[in-house]
Amino acid sequence: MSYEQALTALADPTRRAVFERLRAGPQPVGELARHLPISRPAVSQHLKVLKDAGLVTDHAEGTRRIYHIDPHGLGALRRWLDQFWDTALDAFAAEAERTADNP
Amino acid sequence: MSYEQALTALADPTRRAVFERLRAGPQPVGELARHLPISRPAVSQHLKVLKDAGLVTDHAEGTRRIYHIDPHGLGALRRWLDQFWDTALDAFAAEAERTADNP
DNA sequence: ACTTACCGTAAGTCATGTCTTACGAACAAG
DNA sequence: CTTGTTCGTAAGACATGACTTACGGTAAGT
Repeated sequence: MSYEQALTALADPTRRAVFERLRAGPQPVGELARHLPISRPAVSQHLKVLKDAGLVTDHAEGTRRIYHIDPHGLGALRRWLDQFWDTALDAFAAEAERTADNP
Repeated sequence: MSYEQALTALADPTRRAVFERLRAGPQPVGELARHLPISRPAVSQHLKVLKDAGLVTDHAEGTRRIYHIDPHGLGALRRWLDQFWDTALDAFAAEAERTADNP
């Protein structure tokens, strides 16, 4: 739910691959693991981290659990990034102007 | 320069603290280290990672090096996130509609 | 009821990365 | 030219985390 968790969750390449695979739509765990070079339990562990970070959600469907992207975590990350982006640009513009004053 | 590097760079809490300290404006390494619970070489190593990710830039000023935020890395991260955000919302809306069709 | 499929968790191994201290280089001042 | 800052890099210790195999639990099918 916090942007810190989202950042640490999306840092790992394999976990990012799991996450990006969900862009194609909701998928069960086995389907995800079949197209990845890691074991199925590893996928489950990654999904747990992504879930705790608010990046994915799951619901049961028979014996399988369907995972899909949760906008909450993405939103938190986006808000932080936008806020950072604004202040960074302001500082950048101010610094450019200050440098122009003292050539 | 790539969003992958930006994500892995911003994942570490200490490195994120270094990065966020630069929001206040350009600062030399020693100034950053003075307000952080780690040694000065550690700060240098973090700055190297941030620099390779395109998140900061530096320029010499006498014997010290002034670091400031570089919009490039932030921009790459933002583009990826926005693109992801759009497709995620589309998939979310489509899934909601599909679920509404099959109650 | 029994079997099969699908999944999460626990325990253990192993690699990755973060921190420290020690050292050397570049620049300013005296 | 010597001294004092400021900083980056190298080497090593240490913690964190990612992966595997093994196990138990739940639901569907026969």
